[in-house]
Amino acid sequence: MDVKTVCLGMLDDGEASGYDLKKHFESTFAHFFAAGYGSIYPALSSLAEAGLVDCEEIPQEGKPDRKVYRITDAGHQHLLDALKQPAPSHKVRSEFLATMCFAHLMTPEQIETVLESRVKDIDRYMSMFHEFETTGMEEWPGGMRFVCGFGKAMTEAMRKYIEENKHMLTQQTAASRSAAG
Amino acid sequence: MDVKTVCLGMLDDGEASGYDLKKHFESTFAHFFAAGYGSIYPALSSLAEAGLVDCEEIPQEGKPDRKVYRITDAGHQHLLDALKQPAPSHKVRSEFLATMCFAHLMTPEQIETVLESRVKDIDRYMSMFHEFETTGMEEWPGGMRFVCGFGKAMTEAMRKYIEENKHMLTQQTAASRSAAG
DNA sequence: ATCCCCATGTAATTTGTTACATGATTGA
DNA sequence: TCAATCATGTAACAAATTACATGGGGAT
Repeated sequence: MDVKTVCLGMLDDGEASGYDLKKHFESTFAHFFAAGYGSIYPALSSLAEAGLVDCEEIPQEGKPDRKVYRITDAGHQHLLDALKQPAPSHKVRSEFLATMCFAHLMTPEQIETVLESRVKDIDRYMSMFHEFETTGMEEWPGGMRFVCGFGKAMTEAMRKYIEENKHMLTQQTAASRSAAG
Repeated sequence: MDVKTVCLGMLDDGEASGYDLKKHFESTFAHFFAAGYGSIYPALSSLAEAGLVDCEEIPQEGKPDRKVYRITDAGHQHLLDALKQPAPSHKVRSEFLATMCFAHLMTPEQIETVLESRVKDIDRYMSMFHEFETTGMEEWPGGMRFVCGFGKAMTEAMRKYIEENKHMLTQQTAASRSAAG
């Protein structure tokens, strides 16, 4: 499932512009599927070319025309087919963890800085999830609630693990070695 | 931190061939940093060209020469610099979660299949982590232990969340709607 | 017999990221 | 006055995946 298919899925829920879709990618999808304009606009063009969505251009003054996309029957069918994929992937790519693998080459200050930035990120996600919960998440389809709950659970587990285990990182660091040597 | 830098970090721990590094990517790094030969071999060539690693070719019969790479002083310094990055990323890209967002368009059987494949994946990771713990993880540097513990904690949290919340997915699915309609 | 391990690499393709390019309206 | 929101898109670049290409040795 690539950006194109996710856009198609979002459009199945109702018409939207590329700009609108970007906002979904920044809020409800942010914790597991990133996409910028550089992916979204080409995806929509390609979807339109394939006849999976229709595009209505709405003239506006002082702004580029707003292009509203609507899913077609063929698009809906295509989406249903895409959802038949029996083993969709779930991948983590973490420069953070890669860095922590080499904590013994870092100073305690460097490690602390990295940890702080991670926790800041975690807190941003937590407040995002909190906002979802307090703004009518109850009415979302079960799948979306599952996915957001998933993100929240993972994020909480991450914060808890870091709090409880960061002490492992500052044993035998670059600084502690030079202090000892 | 890209594949090149991670390779450099692995080599800081001791000399190795591309084939050896691949095994690290498949075991200890598997849960957060994927890399195949198509990334590793070009990374090593580029590292050697930049003088960050040395390469010794060991002739072998019936096999391609084994190329053993060793980090240089310049390479070690480069690694130390790379580790100064204060806010390394941690990204999730999940076709699994993207699929689950649209669970209301799927049959309960389809959902069940997807969930099963995810749990199978989780169990593979869990047995991997278990193997680490029973084969001398105690002597690893603190950073590596932190990272593996992190992976284990996340994986456990994921399994727990799925078990406790999958019921959310099968409410109002494609099949339950047609049964009702 | 058959499969896995060892061992290297290239080339084509696919994908996504980042920077560029433009500019009016609205609220603080 | 300044920042954010709205609104689109392209082009260059970076990166990773996949398939291709080769082939002996050892275990079951």
